Amino acid sequence: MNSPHKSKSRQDYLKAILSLDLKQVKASTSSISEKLNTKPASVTGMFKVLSDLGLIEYKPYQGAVLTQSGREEAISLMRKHRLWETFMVENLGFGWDEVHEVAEQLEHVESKLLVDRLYAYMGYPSFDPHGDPIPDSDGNMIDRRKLVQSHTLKEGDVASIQGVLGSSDKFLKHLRDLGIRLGLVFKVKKVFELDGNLLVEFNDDKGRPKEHSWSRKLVEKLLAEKK
Amino acid sequence: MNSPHKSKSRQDYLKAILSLDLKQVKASTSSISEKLNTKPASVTGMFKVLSDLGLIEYKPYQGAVLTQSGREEAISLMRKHRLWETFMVENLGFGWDEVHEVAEQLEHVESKLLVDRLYAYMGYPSFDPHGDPIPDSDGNMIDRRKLVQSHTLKEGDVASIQGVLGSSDKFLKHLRDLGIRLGLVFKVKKVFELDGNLLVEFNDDKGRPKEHSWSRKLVEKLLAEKK
DNA sequence: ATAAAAAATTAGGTGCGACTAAATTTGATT
DNA sequence: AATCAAATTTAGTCGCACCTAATTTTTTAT
Repeated sequence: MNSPHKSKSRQDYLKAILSLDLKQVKASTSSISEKLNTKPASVTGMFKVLSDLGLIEYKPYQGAVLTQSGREEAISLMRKHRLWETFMVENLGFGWDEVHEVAEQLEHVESKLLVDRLYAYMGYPSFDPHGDPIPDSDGNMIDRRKLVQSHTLKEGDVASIQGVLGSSDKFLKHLRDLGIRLGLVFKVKKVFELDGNLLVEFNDDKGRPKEHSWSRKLVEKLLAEKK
Repeated sequence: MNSPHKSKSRQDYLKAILSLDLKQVKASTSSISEKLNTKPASVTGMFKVLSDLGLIEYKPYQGAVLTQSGREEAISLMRKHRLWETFMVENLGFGWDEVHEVAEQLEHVESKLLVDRLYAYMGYPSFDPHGDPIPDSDGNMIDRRKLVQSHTLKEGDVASIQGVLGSSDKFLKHLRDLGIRLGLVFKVKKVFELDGNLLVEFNDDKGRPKEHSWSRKLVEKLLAEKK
């Protein structure tokens, strides 16, 4: 709802700071200048601007830390970047390694409605083609570290579906047909060594217990959180 | 393949000049400044830049005329604008009146591959949601003035399909199912006054003569060129 | 603890694309 | 043909985001 921030440059700085922050690296002038292909002196100048706008905390020689509002903006950019990448790969047939540059441009398009519609159009994907989590419209994202691809589960494990890798139309329809949805809690009854299939038990959308066999190919794409 | 043009500003000028040109209006500094919300003096400055870049012909006090290369660039921008508008309306469910501002941003994204993939993804639409023609990747577009919505045809008329209004998945699939494709030549055998349906005759993709009845709702969306 | 090295900041400039105000050219009117 | 109004161009600034060079602060090593 705020807005005097907008400018490709400023947004790039916020993104760069966030990306270091996520790697637990301090946002120093030199680290940022390296990421953005600018010079440290330029970064100092921009830090002052961003600080005046309330987007970062900045004390000379101390590096920058995102404020609440700066972080929101940065996460929104990351969300847009990852959504567009996903769209290009899943819907337009690009390779996962071909989409970064274009997404860098698309992420600067300002329209909350556009990204929300795109998000819905793609079936609310949780991860981008690189496996990185896509924040939802409130900025929350799944912590990938807590999740495992379901084929790593063992007999007796209980887990819940938290995301899927890939979001093509056919794949999502397939999941719906199988009754697999976000949050679904299931128990691994048996792992078939031969083909890697999983025999699982869960309650369907009407609460009735079901037993299904999920293929190895399928479960590799299901990200689950162990209970 | 050329490229030292790029800059949102310069592109906006080229687009503005093209849009006046298409309306047979001279691109004077005042007319352009009005379109772009700048001042005439700024336009003079930009005309010099564009002229030095070989994108326009410009003699002081004479206004600007696009060169071949300037025109190509402008048409490419128009193509992107109209494609994105179409995508937003047909795929994302926007209203035709909600998409202009966002398309103004999207059209500046540089990636020929992206627009070509998007174009294919949408089924090579010929017209945007406003009914304006979408140039193909070579910059050619259908001259809307030569086309009529097929429901205006009379008994005995022979015409060819040159475009369709609307490009939703379902609509395009419907057309394919009916054997209606771009370039299809057909003859109107009868117009049913009651419901506006058309009885038409044409050769199917295997060259066999067919007689079909097309609904009024359908033929309103078929743009045809009378023979 | 101090000197040397590394990092960050300040100071002063540049190009782009906008602006205002003043001067010039065009072209419309009588 | 001379005048006057409208359109255009010129001249000179400004803000943004970058730069280099010089200076200051912090960190590292002896």
